[in-house]
Amino acid sequence: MKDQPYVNKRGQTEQEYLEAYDVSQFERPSVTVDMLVFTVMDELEENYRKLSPKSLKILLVKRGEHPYIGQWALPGGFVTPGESLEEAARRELRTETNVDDIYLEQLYTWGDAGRDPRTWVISTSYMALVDSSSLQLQAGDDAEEAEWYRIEDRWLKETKTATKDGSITEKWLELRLAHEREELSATIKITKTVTGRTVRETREIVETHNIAFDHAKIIQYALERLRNKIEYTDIAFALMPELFTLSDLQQVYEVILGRELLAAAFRRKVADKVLETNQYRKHAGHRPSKYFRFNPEWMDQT
Amino acid sequence: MKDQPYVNKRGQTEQEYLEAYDVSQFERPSVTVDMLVFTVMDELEENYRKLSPKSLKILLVKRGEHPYIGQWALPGGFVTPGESLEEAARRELRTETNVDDIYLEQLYTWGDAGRDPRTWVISTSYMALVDSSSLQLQAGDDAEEAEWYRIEDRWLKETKTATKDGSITEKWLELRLAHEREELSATIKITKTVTGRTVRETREIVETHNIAFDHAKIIQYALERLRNKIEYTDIAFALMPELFTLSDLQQVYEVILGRELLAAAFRRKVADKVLETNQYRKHAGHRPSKYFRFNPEWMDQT
DNA sequence: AGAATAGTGTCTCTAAGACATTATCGG
DNA sequence: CCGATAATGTCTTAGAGACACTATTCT
Repeated sequence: MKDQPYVNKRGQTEQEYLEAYDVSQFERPSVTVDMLVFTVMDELEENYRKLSPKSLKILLVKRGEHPYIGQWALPGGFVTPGESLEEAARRELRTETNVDDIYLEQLYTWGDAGRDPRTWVISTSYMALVDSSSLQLQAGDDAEEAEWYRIEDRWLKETKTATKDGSITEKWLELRLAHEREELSATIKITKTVTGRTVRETREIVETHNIAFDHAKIIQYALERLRNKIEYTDIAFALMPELFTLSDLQQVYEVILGRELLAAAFRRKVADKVLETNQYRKHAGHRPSKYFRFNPEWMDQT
Repeated sequence: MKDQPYVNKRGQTEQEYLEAYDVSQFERPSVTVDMLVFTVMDELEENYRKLSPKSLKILLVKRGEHPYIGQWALPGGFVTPGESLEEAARRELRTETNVDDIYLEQLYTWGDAGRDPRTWVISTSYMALVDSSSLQLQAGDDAEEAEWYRIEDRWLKETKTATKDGSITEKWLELRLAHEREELSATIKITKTVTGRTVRETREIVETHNIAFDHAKIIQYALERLRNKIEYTDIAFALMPELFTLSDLQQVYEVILGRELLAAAFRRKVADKVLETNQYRKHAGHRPSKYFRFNPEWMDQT
C-alpha cells in the first residue's frame, strides 16, 4: 500500500525522509483526557410508601495542586505516548472508579488558548455512563477526594437580536453541582448565530464558583449531549443495573430530561427493548413491580 | 474566582508554582486539524429534458511529500500555539477554498498510536459544508492539486457472532472516491460489540488504495455523521445556494441518504423551513419549478 | 403532442399524547 | 380499607408513507 518508490522534491526516499524528520520543528501542546462520569442514584425518601426519587450525578475530584487548588475538576490526566485517546480515557476511568467495561463515548475536544494557565493544553472529553448499584458497593476509595455531585441546570434568560442576514440568540444557563457539604455553580452563555443558511453555536463561561478550568462549560455541554442522546439511542440502559423495573427506567429518563413522561407511552416505547423476568420488587408499600432486563436482541432491529 | 490564597504541599503559591512549572515534563504530540469539506454538485446530463443528477463530493489534496507521497489526503495542517482548534480549522478552510463563514462542525479526534509514521500525531477532524454554486465560480486555484472527489459507499458483508453475554457484529463497507482521472477506494470494517447493557463501536481500515494515512476511516465516519445529521437537523441548507427549488433540495437529501424520497412527504416536511419567492427556474424542458430560500425564522421553532 | 418534472389531494398506518380504569401490594 | 404505585385500554392527534391525479413548460 504505502511502499511507493517515490522520492520527494529533495530526492529523499520515504525512509530517508523519516530518518531526517525533525519532530521538534513545530511547537506542541500537552494533551489530556477529561472524564465526564455520570450515574443516577436514589435519594433517601422518608415515606416508606413513596418511591425514592433519583438524581443525576457526576464524578468530580478536588484539586490538590495549582492551578485552581482546592476547587473541583473533572477527573482526567495526560495522554502518554503509545496509547490511544480511548485507552487513556479507560485507564483514567479504572483508576478513578475501578469499573471496567462501561459505556464510553468521545464528546468533544477543547483547545482554546489560555484554558490552562500552565501551558498549551488540549483536552479530549469522554462521557462515561455507569450503573450506580455496582458502584455503591465499592465506594470506599476516598484516597484522592472524589465525590459524586448532583447535577442540575436552570434556564436564566434569553435575548434575540436581528442582524442584517440573520439573528443572534444568547441564552444564559445556570449549572448547579451540589453535594452534602459543598455547592458549586457556574453561569454559561450559549450564543447561537444564524447567518444566511448556516448556524453557529458557541459557549462561554460567564462566571464559575469553585469549578476548575473551563470544566463548567464541558459539563454543561455533556449534559446537553446526554439529554439529546437519551432520546434517540439506548444509552439509558448503561445507567441501569442488571435488573430494573420499568418505573426505575422511566425515572432515569425523567431525571435526565428534566420533565415527566406518561407511563403508558413510555412503556409502549421501551416494550421491545426489554425482557420480562418473573421476579418482583419486594416490600414496596404498594403494588410491586416486575423486574426487567435489557434485551440484547433489540440491537438487531436497526 | 481563582484568586485563592492557597499554597500547595510544597508551600508554593500559584504564581510560584506557575513560574517553576516545567512544560517539558510530559512528552507531547503534534496536533493537527483535518478538514472534511463536503459539497453537492450537478453532474452533466445529456438529455435536455431530464434534471441533472447530483453527487456528493469531498475535497482532497494530493500529497507532495512523504509519507504517502502521491496519494490523496484530507486537507489540513498543524495547529499553532495561540489559536483554538476551530480557528485552525477555519484558517485551513480559507487557504483551501477561499470560502469563509460556512458551516463547520467538530467531528472527532483521532489519536491512535502509529497513525502517522513520522511522529505522535493527534488530529481533530472538522466537517465543513459548502454550497457548490458559490464554489464553481472560483475553482481556478489548482496551485496545490486539490480535487473534488465523488464519494460513494457500498455495503459488502456482515457477520454476527454470539458471545457469553452479548454479540459481536462485524460490517464491511467499501468506500469509493472517484474523479475524472483517478479512482480511490478502501475497505473499512466496523465492529459493534454488545456486552451486557453497553454497546461499543470501533472502526478499522482493512485495506486502502491511494488514500493517505487513516483518512479513509475518517471519511467513512464523516459520511455516517452527515447522513445521521441531515435527518434530524437542517444542515442540508448549508449545501444549498441562496435560491433553490424544492426538487434541488430533495435531490440533496437523496444523494446523501442514498435512497429516494417521496415528493409529497418531503414537501410537507420542509414546508415551514423555506420561504417562497416569485421566481421560477427557466428553460427546463418541462414545467418550471419555483425558487425558494431558507426561512431564518424557522430556527425559533425549537 | 408528448416527455418530463412540479405540485396537490387524500387515504392509510404508526406512534405519541392524554387520560381513565383496573390491579395489587403493605400496613 | 387506604395510600401509593403498577399496568393496561382506548380515544385523539400528528406525521410519515403511498400513490393517484392535475398542472405546466419546452421542443
